[in-house]
Order: sequence, then structure tokens, then C-alpha cells
Amino acid sequence: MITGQKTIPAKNIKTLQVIQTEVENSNRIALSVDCIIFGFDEAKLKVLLIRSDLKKYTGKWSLLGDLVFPNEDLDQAAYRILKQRTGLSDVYLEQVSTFGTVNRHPAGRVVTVAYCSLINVQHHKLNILDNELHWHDIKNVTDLAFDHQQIFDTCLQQLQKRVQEHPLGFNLLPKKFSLRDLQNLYEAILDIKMDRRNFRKKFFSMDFLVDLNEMEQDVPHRPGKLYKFNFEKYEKRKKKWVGIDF
Amino acid sequence: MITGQKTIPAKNIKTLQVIQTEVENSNRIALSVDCIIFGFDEAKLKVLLIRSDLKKYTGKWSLLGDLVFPNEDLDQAAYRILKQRTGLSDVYLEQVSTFGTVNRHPAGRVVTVAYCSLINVQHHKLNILDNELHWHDIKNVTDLAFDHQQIFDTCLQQLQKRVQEHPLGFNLLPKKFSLRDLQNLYEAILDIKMDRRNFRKKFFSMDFLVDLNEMEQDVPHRPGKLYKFNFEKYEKRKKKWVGIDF
DNA sequence: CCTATATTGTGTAATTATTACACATTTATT
DNA sequence: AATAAATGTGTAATAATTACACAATATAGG
Repeated sequence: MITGQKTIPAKNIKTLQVIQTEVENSNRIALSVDCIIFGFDEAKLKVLLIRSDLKKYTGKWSLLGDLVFPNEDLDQAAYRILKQRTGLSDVYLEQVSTFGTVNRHPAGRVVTVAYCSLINVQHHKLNILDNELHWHDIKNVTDLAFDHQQIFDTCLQQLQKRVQEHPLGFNLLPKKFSLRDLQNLYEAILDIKMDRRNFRKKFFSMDFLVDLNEMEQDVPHRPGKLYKFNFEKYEKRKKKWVGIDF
Repeated sequence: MITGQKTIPAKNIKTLQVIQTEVENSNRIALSVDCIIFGFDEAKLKVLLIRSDLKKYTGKWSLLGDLVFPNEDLDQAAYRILKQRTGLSDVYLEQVSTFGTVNRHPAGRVVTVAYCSLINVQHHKLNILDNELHWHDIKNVTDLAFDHQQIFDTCLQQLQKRVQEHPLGFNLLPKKFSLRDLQNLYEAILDIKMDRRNFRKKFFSMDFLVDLNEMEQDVPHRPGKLYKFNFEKYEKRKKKWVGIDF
């Protein structure tokens, strides 16, 4: 057991003055936010990308990003950049991970924080300010500019994990959806097929779906019932975990 | 469906020159790493803390952190800082989250990336260079300096989650451990009590524990069998997930 | 209007995982 | 030799998961 030793010379400890000098001078690094914006449309999971306009990456797609201002909170910067680049506000936005290899950006040292957002393609109008802002089927996302492929892969993986543990997916669907929509969503995100009956059983047993007593319109087959997700009930009841499993 | 529109003026797009100017000039921010180092001893989960030496936080404890150099990778910085401050190397180290509110540090704008490390207290000798470097029972960790309490809470929560899904816990135990040790560890991390028989059944059914045919020594009661974790087997077999549950 | 097509809605049996719970055994200590 | 303290073990009840098939309902097209 290690015990405290007040008398040891604090070699690695710095005074506030030293730290201030370091913070103010040569140790600073440019910091950016990159937004990974997922949407769901035509039963496919999509992501918003723009063309890179850097010569080094001509023709390649990239994530939406920009530098963080020295006087704004990191989360705030994420919302600002998302708003600026797509017109979107009032959406789910979550920090995923930070990427900081020295040479990840051709303009110099830029450490970037990835934020992930899930939006309902039907209900959010995009404000297209940027270079070919585009929804891309995630199946076709390869070879992005910078280290954006790695960032994208990380975010997709985290989405796959989180969507199984939290009702995130509903942010990607219209307010009223059919069970088929819901299953399509999960199948698209997780890239698997599920048994329809068991999928329904599972969601009904969770007891968060509210039957709206409405039917789908304009489908070329027997229409399904429409449901909404009861977020209030979920918030009240949530959290029970504990289940070791690996 | 949004389609690409090459002719839209790219208001938000910047040339490499513009970005370079931004990156080189006034937009830079100090970046630090904070290390949350968990250990397990006396059936308690512990964390390494040092005294803050800033006047503002006199008497308070803080995490081990330092600034990232402009020419080193972020992960590299985390390993360097951990090594520098504790003498530890060759340990599990993982990025958790980034904290970036404007006023989190009194010396100016410093965005910090939290890294979490799990070490075996018995098998790693600490190199005490710092101000009262100390193992603290996590139950007594309150009111840390800076926003370190928030960072600590986030890391502990993530540890609680991850330890249930991955065999992380074994990094905190000696190579040979009893099932009681293992259960104590889980109970300390998750802060719950578990049924002994069911705990054993669970771990035996996973089939990753190797019976070493050795017994505990120097315990004041019937000694238990010693086991090790079969990491190779785990690596081969891992990944099955898919289980929607919330 | 009738038929074909596509998709919805529904139940059960088998298997597997989880929970709750008690007593005999082994070792160290006195 | 007796005591104290912890180990090691099994079963029954319940809950969750999986695999699987057929009738009902709407649209589309002739």
C-alpha cells in the first residue's frame, strides 16, 4: 500500500504561472468538431456527407466539421457547426470520440471531436449551404477524406451498440411508424435480418409502443398499424442493467 | 430526397489556405489528458489521485493530467503522462470522453481528454513523483478539483458498463485469483451484492476460467481454488451481441 | 368484379438463461 | 477437540429466446 508522502519533491507539479504560460503559448492545438449525421430513408441507413474541397482529397467525401472557437464550449460548438452546415437544430447530438494523431489533417495539427446525430429525414428540411451536401447510403461509404472513414466506422459501431440499449432509433423514424418501419430500421443499423414475429413480441413485451389506431396510407399491400414510442413511460421506468456477459 | 447541387455557393467551405491560417493563428486551444487510474485492493475499488497545488483548489484532490504536446499523438500523450506521473507502462489504457467547457480550468481554456486505466495494485510498483500520489477508495472520492469530479463520475460509470461486457476486470486482479476475489471485484465496481452460487455458475458457464489446481495461501479459513482467465479463448470466440433491451 | 400479389397479424412448443435458496465440507484458530 | 469462517455444490420455478406456418386484408391489374 502506498502512503502519502508530503515531502517528496513535486517534480511533475507545476505552478499556476507555469501552466498559464504553457496554456497561453506554444502548446496550443487547433480543435475541431466533426458531425456524423445519420438519417433513415427508403429502409436504408444514411449519413450526410459533403465533398472535400481540399486538393489532396479531390473527389472524396468528408464529414461536416469546423474549428472550435476558443471562447465556446465544446458541445456548443457541435450544435453551432451542425446548425451552420445543415440548418438543423433541436436534434439528438452526442459526443462519440476524439481523434488526435499528429498528421490527420493536411493543414496542420488538428485534434477533432466526433459528435453523432440522428435525424428524421422526413421532418427536417436541410439547408444546403455546402458543397454537395448529400445523404449517402452507409453501405456505399468508403474511402472518405482525412481520417473520416475511421471516425465514421467508430460512430457507426457506437450507434449499433447504443441503439440496442436505448430507444435512439425512434429519432430516425417519423412520429408515427409501423412495426415494419421499426424492424427495417433495426435491420439497417445492425445489418442483420430478424424474425418478424419475435421482433414484434420483443417490442410489445417492452410495452413502450402506443397503438395509435391508425393505419399506414398509400402502401401497395395490406397496411399495417401505426404506433408511437412512449418516451415518458421509458424515462420513468428506465435503468435496470447488471448482466455480466461476454 | 436531397440531391447534390454543384452550383450552390459554398459559403461554409474553406480553402486549405484559410484553414491553415485558422489552424496556425488565433484558433488554437490548450489540450490536456487526464488519467483515471483504477486499482483494486483490500476488496475495494480505488483510484489514484494527487493533491492539487493550485491555490484555488488548496487541499483538494485531482486526477493526473498534463498538456498534450503539439507534435505527439493524443494516445501517445496519454501513455507518456501516465508513465511520467506514476512510472506505469504496459497497462490497459482507453479513451473515455472529452471535456470542453470554456471555464473548466483556471489557467485559461483547456480542453481535456479523459483516459481510463486499470492496474493491478500488487504487480505494479508506483513511482511516486507527485504530490501525495495516493490510492483512494472510490467511495470516498468527492469534491475533486476542477471538473475532475464530473470526469471521475463519467469514467466510473463507463467502467461499470464495460466491465459487464468485456473481461476488463481481470486487469485489476492478480494473475491467479479465487472466485471470491472475482466476485468481490464485481461487487466493488458495480456496488451491488450478488448471489455466490449464481455468480459461480455464470462464470463457469462462460468457460473462460482455467482451474490452476492451486489453492489460496494464508487465508484464515478454508482456502479457495485459484483460477486464471483464458484470454486466448476469449479472443477467438468473442462477438455475438444483438439483443435489443431497454 | 375478380384474381393475384404482397404484406400484416398471430401462437406454440422447445430450449436456454435467470433467480432464489440451504447444507455439508474444509481449513485455520483457539 | 471444538469453533469460526468461508468454500463448494444442485434443484425447482420462472422468464426469455428461438424457430417456425397460415389465415386475413389491402392494393393493383386485368
